Amino acid sequence: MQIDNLIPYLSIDCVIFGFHNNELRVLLLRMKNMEAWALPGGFVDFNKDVDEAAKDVLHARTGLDNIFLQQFHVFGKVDRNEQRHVKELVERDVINPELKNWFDQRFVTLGYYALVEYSKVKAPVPDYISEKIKWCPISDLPPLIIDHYQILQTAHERLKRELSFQPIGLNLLPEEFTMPELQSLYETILEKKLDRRNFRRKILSFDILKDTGKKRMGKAHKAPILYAFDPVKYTQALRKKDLF
Amino acid sequence: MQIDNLIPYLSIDCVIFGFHNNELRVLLLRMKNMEAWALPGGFVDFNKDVDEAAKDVLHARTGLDNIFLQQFHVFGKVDRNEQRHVKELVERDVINPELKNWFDQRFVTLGYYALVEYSKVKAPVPDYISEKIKWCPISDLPPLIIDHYQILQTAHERLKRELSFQPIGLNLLPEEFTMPELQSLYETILEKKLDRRNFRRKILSFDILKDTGKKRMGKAHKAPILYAFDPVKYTQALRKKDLF
DNA sequence: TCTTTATTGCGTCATATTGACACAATAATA
DNA sequence: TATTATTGTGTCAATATGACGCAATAAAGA
Repeated sequence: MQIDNLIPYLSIDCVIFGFHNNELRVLLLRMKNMEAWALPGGFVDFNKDVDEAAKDVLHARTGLDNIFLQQFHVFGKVDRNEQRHVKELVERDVINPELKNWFDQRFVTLGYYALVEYSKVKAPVPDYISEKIKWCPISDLPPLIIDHYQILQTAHERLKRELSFQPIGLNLLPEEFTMPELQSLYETILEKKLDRRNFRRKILSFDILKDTGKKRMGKAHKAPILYAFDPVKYTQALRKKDLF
Repeated sequence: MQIDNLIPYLSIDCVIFGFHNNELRVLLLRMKNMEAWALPGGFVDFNKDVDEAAKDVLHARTGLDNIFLQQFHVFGKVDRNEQRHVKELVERDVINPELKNWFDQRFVTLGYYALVEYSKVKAPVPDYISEKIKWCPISDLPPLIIDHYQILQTAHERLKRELSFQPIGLNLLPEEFTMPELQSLYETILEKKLDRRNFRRKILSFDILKDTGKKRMGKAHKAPILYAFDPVKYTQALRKKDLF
């Protein structure tokens, strides 16, 4: 790891959301030789915009480009670092002692969240500091380092809120999907059940879906229609449901 | 100015909103010996949480504490600094040449916005770099340095959006106010006219106002009721107007 | 082949919310 | 005392929402 060109005291953490088996999941890294997990993160090169740096983190772990990625909060408490973590990392030979000073710094971290299509991420890639990487359901998270649990929760809150302004799904679902699948995504993010028929009515009223003419066959019941997002209308559809 | 204890490459800019004469205004500083204006800003001490640092900036300029203050965006483009500005500042004796290096840095700036009660800010205080400070209507802004105009616009967008989730007004209006005054605040922020009677109905339905029993006298027409916010209900009132 | 099963697509109805107004009440002023 | 300007209150139609019923249908079982 080359640290010469990095802005010190500043880091990036990405909450990468995916949707699989009716569960909202996030990509987590397991630290080498340790029990704790962490959000994929990185640093900002002096010659890179911070948003670019965040894209790089996302790309490095998922191989994906052109993904919905948004900053959502800055975590900047003085004591958010845990020195004992760094000490352990050095002791366990995870990081080079020369890097101890770098990791011992106070970091102000920029929180980004991304929505990615689970199936498009072939094999999530670990980095020098982590031994493996995994999609974890947000309903069943392992222990996370320092304040990463809080970062994750804040990202989820933000995602919920974003549903009121923007359609969600284009980056989380495969190209074609059924109405029940879309509903399941919404229910998972919002953590509540929705009425099947009312959901359909509302989503269709947004006019962002197109009927592909196909159906998903294979189950012992009426085959649901396969829809796809209309990319133009989808991006235009800022939900204008104002309070005033 | 003491820079030894500041986190380098990181700055804070505050968009401080006030409301006066039916106009939404922001506090701007004029740079010494220059035409350009700037948002009040500052840096983060190594021993301070970033949110604390933002509070300090707000306090230094307005004398106010316990004010609605929220981070809203990070501006981190590589080229957002303008070196020529710094050069000019040095040439015009505004900043000490020793500080040139400090100001020549690339800065990633954390955007905060604050809502303050105009009348409570006695005399906005300039700093070492600025000669005067002024409340400017957002509809009539002077030229601003670097990307401060964009920062300001982004803050305004965010404030509009926030209206959908939170009641606004507690920090922007005086203790007692009339319904038309509150409506005017909303209209100003949202930049659109609202129906007088429908606005009243909706605001009252939130149940965050209490009738003070008094009226605002002095005008040649029916005297409007003076209301005050019920602080408990106000803070509880997260608007639960969900889309789903 | 005919029924059963599970789940989808479509529709209805009562209720709540919103948008667009009318009109009477009233504090200062002429 | 009448006029003026603006406020408080109410109405009504249009729209949106929440809670359902029911027929349609793909696969599995009899």
